[in-house]
Amino acid sequence: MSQSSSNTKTLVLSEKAQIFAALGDETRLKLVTRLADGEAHSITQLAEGFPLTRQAITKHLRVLEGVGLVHSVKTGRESQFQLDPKPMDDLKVYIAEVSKRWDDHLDRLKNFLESSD
Amino acid sequence: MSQSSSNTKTLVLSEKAQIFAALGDETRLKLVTRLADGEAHSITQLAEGFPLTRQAITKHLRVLEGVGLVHSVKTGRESQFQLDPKPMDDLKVYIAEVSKRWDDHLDRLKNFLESSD
DNA sequence: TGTTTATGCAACAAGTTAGTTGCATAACGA
DNA sequence: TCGTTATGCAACTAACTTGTTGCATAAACA
Repeated sequence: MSQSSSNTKTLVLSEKAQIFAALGDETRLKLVTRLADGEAHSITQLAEGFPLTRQAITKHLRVLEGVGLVHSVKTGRESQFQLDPKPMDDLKVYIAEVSKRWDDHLDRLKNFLESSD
Repeated sequence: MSQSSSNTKTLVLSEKAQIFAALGDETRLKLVTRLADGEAHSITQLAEGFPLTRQAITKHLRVLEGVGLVHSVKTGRESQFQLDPKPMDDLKVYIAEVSKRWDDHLDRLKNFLESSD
């Protein structure tokens, strides 16, 4: 099984960068925030309140879909989008790892300073 | 005190998007990962191992610096860069909020299904 | 069936990003 | 002081991103 096709293994760095990049746009971050209610929303619904065309919102949704942050189900003539929180959890794990290494560094520094008293 | 100058208040969405965007590049994510050791590194040190020029790495470091993910201290002729984990913690908080709302949705769904047994 | 509503697709423009090269400056060290 | 090392600044290019408009399609519905 390849790393990228697994749902449990650690993502490679480039995949994490893509998820970060997908969230690195204010419009997309607002869409994610709105979809965090857990409900499915149509494109027209999601586009309401943005000073952008429906097509622009569609493009943003496709970017989010591309990294697995949302998925869409077509019901009749509507595309219902829903959040998939898994990629955000992967980012949380990455951030936690970086924070841990940083904290370990602070501990080493603290021990060094205490041992030289 | 304005929201953006505070060190404790919640960031506005556009600031979060900028931090996500800063991490949304594989080269910058590698730099952050390398700097997670807590040590300060010069630009030349950080550029080693990348198939890029020193100037390209410098630009990436300035992007990270722009959102507060790193800071540099000039010692002699060297610029020493060091990680600042605070912005990543802000992202962790954002992700946790989205996850919580998502979990609340699942709970409501579960309760609804159980009540209709 | 004819109209309205929801979406998809494609082409285009403008702005941003990521990278390069060339040159300048300034600190180290023999 | 002179050569080497570390960095900064500016101009330029290529590619990508973000947004638009116009048109096509397909479902809902009176």
